[in-house]
Amino acid sequence: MPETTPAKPDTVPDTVPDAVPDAVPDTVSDTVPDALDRDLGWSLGVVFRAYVRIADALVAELPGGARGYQVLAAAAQELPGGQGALAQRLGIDKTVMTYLIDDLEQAGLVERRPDPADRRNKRVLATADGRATWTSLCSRLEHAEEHVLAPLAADERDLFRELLRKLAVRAHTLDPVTSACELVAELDPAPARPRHSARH
Amino acid sequence: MPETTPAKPDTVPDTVPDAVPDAVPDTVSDTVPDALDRDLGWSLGVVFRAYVRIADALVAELPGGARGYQVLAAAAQELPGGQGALAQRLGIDKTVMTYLIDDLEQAGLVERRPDPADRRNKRVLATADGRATWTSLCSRLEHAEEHVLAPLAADERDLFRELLRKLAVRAHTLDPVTSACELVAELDPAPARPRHSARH
DNA sequence: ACCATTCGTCTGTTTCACATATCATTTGGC
DNA sequence: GCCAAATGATATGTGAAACAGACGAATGGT
Repeated sequence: MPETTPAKPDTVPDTVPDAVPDAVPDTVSDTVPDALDRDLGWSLGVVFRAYVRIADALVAELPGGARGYQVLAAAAQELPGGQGALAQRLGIDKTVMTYLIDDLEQAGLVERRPDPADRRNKRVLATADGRATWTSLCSRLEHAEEHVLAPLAADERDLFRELLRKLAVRAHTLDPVTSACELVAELDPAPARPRHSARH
Repeated sequence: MPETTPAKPDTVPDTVPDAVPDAVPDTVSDTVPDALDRDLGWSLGVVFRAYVRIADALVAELPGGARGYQVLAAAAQELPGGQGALAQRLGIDKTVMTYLIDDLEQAGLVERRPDPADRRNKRVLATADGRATWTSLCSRLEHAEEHVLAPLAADERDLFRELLRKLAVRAHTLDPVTSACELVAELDPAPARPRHSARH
């Protein structure tokens, strides 16, 4: 599928007129007008930010916001592994995880307990309060999810969930930087010059 | 769909044994083991981060990374509106957009031009170099997209793109904080107390 | 001509990611 | 058993970015 002709730039003529077609309404966000919505990165970013915003608003009373919720959820479900593993799984930094757990622990929702098997590891367990808070927040978060998925029909929602889950699980297993490097090497031939400041 | 019984916590018993089931392999990311992958937020985050990582690696020579690419793409497509509108559309801050365009302009890829209709607005147009760079980068980014979508079948990929695009367009039109507030108000009844340090 | 508004920019503040260093604990070699 | 290497968590410092606020420039309405 390495097509040499990209699909997007066909909407802009090769010779660009200096006169801009500015008869369009100056107010943006009337109805996402044109061409950017074909970009997967843009769509992902918009949906992700929308979800994070709603989720943060819903769990605002929690120390870490949406991230704190995820940590709490992991703690309540007693996921294996120490907090380093948790950090990797949630995609946040090791050192940030420390402060995140500090806040949750100070709020009495989770507690650190050294793993009896390997006392270097500190398991993150939810207290009774933490589990209660989690179950209560859980339903709210489901509302957030449904709200984000609202523009889809019911069957589309389930389908989207499943497809996204598949992507996430797969992407998460090979999350390390490997994939990016191999992809760069794959199409290294002739990226065709932004000859200014080529900093490889 | 507001089910009062959340789907997730059924995997954890109500009375949590102090002994943790730690016979599991301590190494994480063997095969995303259990329960977190039902969370839409987690999936979105993982996929989004995976895409950003790959995209950033592919357009690393561009001043702003993946964001710089999006700005360049918008400039090359001559999207209407000033840079403020651009910032809103791309989901980045007004002031960050200033520095982002500064870098791209210094690299000779875009240029600011006051809108003849409203000279407060500064349109962001791509130079000839910018358009060439964009078309070249465009194909690379398509590879990134396909790489992220690789675990899906071809028809699933198209379907996912379409569903995600629908979500993004819808979420972007009502992006302002409105939706979060109305949702909070909607289920305000009884969020059930994390009574520690409620910092709203 | 005046005033409110909008846009871009600039300034500080805060947060977070990232790398680095340190300490405790475990593991493996001897 | 003992010492070196490795690993997990934490502390520290740096830099980037989000966010809020203020300012000047330019516009539109009255």
